Amino acid sequence: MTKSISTEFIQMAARILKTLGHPDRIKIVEFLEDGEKTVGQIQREFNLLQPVTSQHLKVMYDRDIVTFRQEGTRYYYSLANKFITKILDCMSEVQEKLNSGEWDFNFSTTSNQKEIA
Amino acid sequence: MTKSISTEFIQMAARILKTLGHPDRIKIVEFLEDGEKTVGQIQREFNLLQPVTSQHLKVMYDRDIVTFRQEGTRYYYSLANKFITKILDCMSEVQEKLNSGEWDFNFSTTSNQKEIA
DNA sequence: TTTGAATATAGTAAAAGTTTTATATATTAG
DNA sequence: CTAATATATAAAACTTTTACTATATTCAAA
Repeated sequence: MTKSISTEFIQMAARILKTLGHPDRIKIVEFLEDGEKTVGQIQREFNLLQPVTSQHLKVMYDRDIVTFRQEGTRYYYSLANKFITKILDCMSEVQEKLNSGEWDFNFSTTSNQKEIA
Repeated sequence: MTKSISTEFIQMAARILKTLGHPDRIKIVEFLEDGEKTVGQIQREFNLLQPVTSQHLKVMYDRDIVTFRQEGTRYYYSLANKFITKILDCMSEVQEKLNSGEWDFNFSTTSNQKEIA
């Protein structure tokens, strides 16, 4: 029997993956890898509405993906732990392999291609 | 400017992460890392209802996480691509660091601890 | 050719997540 | 004190998942 991932860890990981499973949030988190950013910076970077930005950040804060420090009226958000960094690393690694042609899985671009086909 | 992850890739990654963001599905995918398995094997391994198992597998099939081959009345499911393997690797790596005490982020176990606190 | 096993599919109600619009709070500048 | 800025919070309308329950399909075997 292989030592497998523990239940509590799976619970935690599921919450994190699920939460990161949103394009805006992946972008935000990737942006934060570069260092802490204010809500306004994030909002402008990706052309998001302010409440949308705040809400993504709140959700990610609640789920231990980001933290923040407040300075006056500004909130500086940053990555909360190294798991997130690892996932980001994992993603860029995969993208590299795809770009270089070393890997090639032809993903459906629409949400349900296989059902339709 | 750092070369960042492309939009299409982000879309794809978001779909995959979101889909993997479910405890059962993480377990299933981890189980499949060991080699192809039938629906029945998966179902029994984790004590899931049959329709639930099938549904998870269908969703993961539609989203390029697993594939299958049919043999008689049995469906053998397996991992669809190396991205999934990478993510699994990433997770076990993180869990190791947590277990060894090298890392320590105290995650909330409930879904909304921070809101309540 | 009926039966049983293995899976898939459909329908549906409840839960969770998302987006938008509106509003509140706090800090700083003047 | 007032206005402007930065951000959070709330409520409503929608959309997507999830979890069940029930039913259909397919193949194999007797």
